[in-house]
Amino acid sequence: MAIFTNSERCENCRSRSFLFDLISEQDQEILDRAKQEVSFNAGEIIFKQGAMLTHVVCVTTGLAKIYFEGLDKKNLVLRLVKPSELVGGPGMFVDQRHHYSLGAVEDTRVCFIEIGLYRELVFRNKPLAHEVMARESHHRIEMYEKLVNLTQKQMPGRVAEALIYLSTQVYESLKFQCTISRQELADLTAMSKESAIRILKDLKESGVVTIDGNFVEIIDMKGLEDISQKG
Amino acid sequence: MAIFTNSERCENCRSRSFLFDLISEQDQEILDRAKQEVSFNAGEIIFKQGAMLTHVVCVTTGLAKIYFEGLDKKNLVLRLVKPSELVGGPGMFVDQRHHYSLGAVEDTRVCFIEIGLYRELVFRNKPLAHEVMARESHHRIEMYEKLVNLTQKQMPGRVAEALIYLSTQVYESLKFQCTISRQELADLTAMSKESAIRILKDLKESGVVTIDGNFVEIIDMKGLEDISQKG
DNA sequence: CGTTTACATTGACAAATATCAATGAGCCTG
DNA sequence: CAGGCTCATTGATATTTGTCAATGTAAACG
Repeated sequence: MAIFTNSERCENCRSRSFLFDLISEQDQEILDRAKQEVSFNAGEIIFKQGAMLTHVVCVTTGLAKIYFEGLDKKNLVLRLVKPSELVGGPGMFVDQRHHYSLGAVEDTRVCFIEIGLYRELVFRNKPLAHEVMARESHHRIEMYEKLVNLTQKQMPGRVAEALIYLSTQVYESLKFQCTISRQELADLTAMSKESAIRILKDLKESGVVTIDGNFVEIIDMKGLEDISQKG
Repeated sequence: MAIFTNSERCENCRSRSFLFDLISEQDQEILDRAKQEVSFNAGEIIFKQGAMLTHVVCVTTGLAKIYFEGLDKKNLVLRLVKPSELVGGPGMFVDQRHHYSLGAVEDTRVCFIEIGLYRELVFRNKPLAHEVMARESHHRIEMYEKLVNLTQKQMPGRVAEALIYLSTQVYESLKFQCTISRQELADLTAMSKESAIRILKDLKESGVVTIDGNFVEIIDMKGLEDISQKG
């Protein structure tokens, strides 16, 4: 975990957050100087549930997971985070603590932004405030849908749903290398690792996907959607 | 469903929202004139998932449930809403639609506040904006915990959890008349009605609670918490 | 009163899912 | 290259949970 302070200027960064484009030029300068870029190896924790919330984080390369640590060391993956996405945390306005953990799935770089600065940016720049609100709300809606998926669908529907999520939202291709482990897929769909593996096999045998190790290709998206819908 | 426009002045209303106390006197006047109080019978829908989000709602008497309509007409109760609580909806900043339904559990009165006015109030009054953010965040945190409860705990843990919730957050007493039906308890804990009933019976037989129809008394809160913790 | 209606309860059974244990496969490391 | 590591896979089994059908119960109503 090496620190690369100001390794690059935000304005040249391909993975800069939407945040950057919604603040004044003056604030852009401030942010550029204040950010701290850090790289993490796959598997490392970027911030930990329960710890003090001192920074917000923007992922610049790699892939991270937002996960909740539940009972008996079982984790629930709430969402995967791609480059240019900003991760705040609901504790920011409540108790200054993280209420979920952020972990590197692949080797990942992130920029840390100090919470006081972030808050100022939000309050000084109305377009940013609106955008933050909209994104928070959007995540909340996704959370309701996730709640229903996990509580009302059976395993095949949940795995189908997850594969569609990975394809459309994360890897953005029908054919992708699945960099999350089987355990992480299980944590994303709230089931045991063994069950996740068995369902993947079933989907493969029924011909809607091909799976070879980490390589996944969705052959029949319509069929997969049907399975996802039916629960 | 009779309308009682301005049946009472907000400043005299015992169930007025925190909102009222965080805005300027001038805005208090405006709000007082603009609000629309409506009464609903138990079982009626106050607003419906999918419908246009035109108002926010403050419950003044009774009890309401926020629920998500999922697959096969199965509902998931997200939260119960007591008098003086304000219900917005995450669609407010996204697509102007309701993403969950609000239903009257008991006979319930609510005040409707037009969304345009509400938004103005939030943007004009900074203390209110902060408070809204804090409450939203708080609900989000509760949602994560709910997600873990429902996906990682077995049924006895979930029912124990629900009874504690009802006792501490809703009816605010160790002994209460449970005005939600068995079906609604099942929708709150994501299980079938029959399972909910059986677990209640088990809890009764193991002596941690007494149950007689709708009347519930928590005898052994410690024991109930243990069951809830263990999952 | 009997009847209807909605809600609550119970038991028997089937389905879904987790757990446990064993094995395999790939990859690093001394 | 052998050993040790992690992750993936498989089969057998036990547990959890839902479904279905029947019955009970009590308030509501003509």
